Amino acid sequence: MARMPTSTRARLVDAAFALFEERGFHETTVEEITARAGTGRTTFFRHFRGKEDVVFPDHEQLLPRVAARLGTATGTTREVALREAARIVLDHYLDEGTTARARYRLTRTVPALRDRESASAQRYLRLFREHIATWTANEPDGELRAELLAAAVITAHNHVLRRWLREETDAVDAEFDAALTRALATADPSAGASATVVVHTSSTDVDQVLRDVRDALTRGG
Amino acid sequence: MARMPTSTRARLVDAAFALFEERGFHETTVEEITARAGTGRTTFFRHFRGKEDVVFPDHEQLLPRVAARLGTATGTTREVALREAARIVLDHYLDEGTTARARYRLTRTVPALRDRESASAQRYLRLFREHIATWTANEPDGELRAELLAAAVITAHNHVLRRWLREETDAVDAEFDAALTRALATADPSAGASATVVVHTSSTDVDQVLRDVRDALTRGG
DNA sequence: GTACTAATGGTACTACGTACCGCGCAACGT
DNA sequence: ACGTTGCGCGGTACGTAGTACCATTAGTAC
Repeated sequence: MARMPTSTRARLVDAAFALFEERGFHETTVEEITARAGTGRTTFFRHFRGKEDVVFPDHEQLLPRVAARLGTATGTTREVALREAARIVLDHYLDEGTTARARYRLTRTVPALRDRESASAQRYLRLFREHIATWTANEPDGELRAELLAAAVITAHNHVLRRWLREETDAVDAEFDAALTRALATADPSAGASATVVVHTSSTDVDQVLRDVRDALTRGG
Repeated sequence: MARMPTSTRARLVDAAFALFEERGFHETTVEEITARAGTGRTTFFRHFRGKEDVVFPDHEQLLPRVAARLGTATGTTREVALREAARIVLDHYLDEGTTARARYRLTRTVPALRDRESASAQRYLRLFREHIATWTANEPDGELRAELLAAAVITAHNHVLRRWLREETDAVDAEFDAALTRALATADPSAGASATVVVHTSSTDVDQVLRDVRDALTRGG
């Protein structure tokens, strides 16, 4: 090894990932990690709260950035805010590159790490939900609609992210835009009108649509 | 088996909940739980895989029941299957009654338990997603649409469940139906129909709705 | 009585995570 | 040059979760 241009923290991360892939997560002890990194055991717990945290290093720094972006949304720019806030998270993974894919392999393998990732994803969901809920506070069913929209955005993000992690796509930008468009279109019925109509058809036969509408309305009430 | 007014397992659960609420989760040791339950420490780990599992006792039995209900869905009955599958989970919590609310209080307080609940919720999400994905396999963007629909169903379920847990409602049945309707309507563009209409209004002024529809359609097309 | 099974209790062990103490070292001010 | 302060690191000891293994008891069949 070189004469360590890398920081202690980086050496611990590298050692941990290497050992986790070689021997497995549970089969690797913290002492083995620190031995390979050339540090003491105490140092490990100074840099990471626990053995699992070494796999998810910096999500705590990401949440406030996402919150900040969501906080700047004003009336007409909310959809853009949702897109860009989700983009912050996606870009973070893209920047990590190899590390993100290594983490993905681990989380697919180790149940404890999978649960951990679910928990952190839930924090993003909660963050989005709370912001959106402030926008929909005075609408009917505002809470539920906020939760549905937040879930749709997070789901679309995760969908594209997973495809990138599995190397199933290279057109990340296009797929992200398309997925977010679908999520926003389906889950955000732009309230305010006395009626919100979502038309899922490629036909332009307005009369047929109106007949369907009248049938649906008169049948229901 | 000693003669018992309550089973060993039930005594352990009761002791654990009591101590967790008295002293907190992390401040309670397994030894204290077993002491109050009048058993040995080993017995605890025979009944529960870990200290956290005593709070979530029987989710493992619920998943296959939900899977079975989803498996019986056939073409036209898919929406009903989704509703009833989610209902299985909701009914399970309702049957637990006080226990479910006690668990909710704990999960709101203890981060470790909150994460644990997020992880088990993710398993339900995954289960729904995989079943729905088999239905939408040959549709464009089938994967993404399956994920969005699954997320919407789970979100609607969780919304009503949380409201019941917080004792914010007594009309669980009505709210569940309404929430699921909204989730299915927004996230499932039931392909094939010439138009799907979602009306978000309490007014019964059909003519006004139709004017809105015509305006929206002629403006867009 | 003997043999088998199931549930329990006890003991010992590994490893995570924490508390606490001490060391080395660089950056100061005087 | 000399202390002082702060920071990062290493070491030791400890509590506790979770596992492995063995001993014990009670019920059951023969």
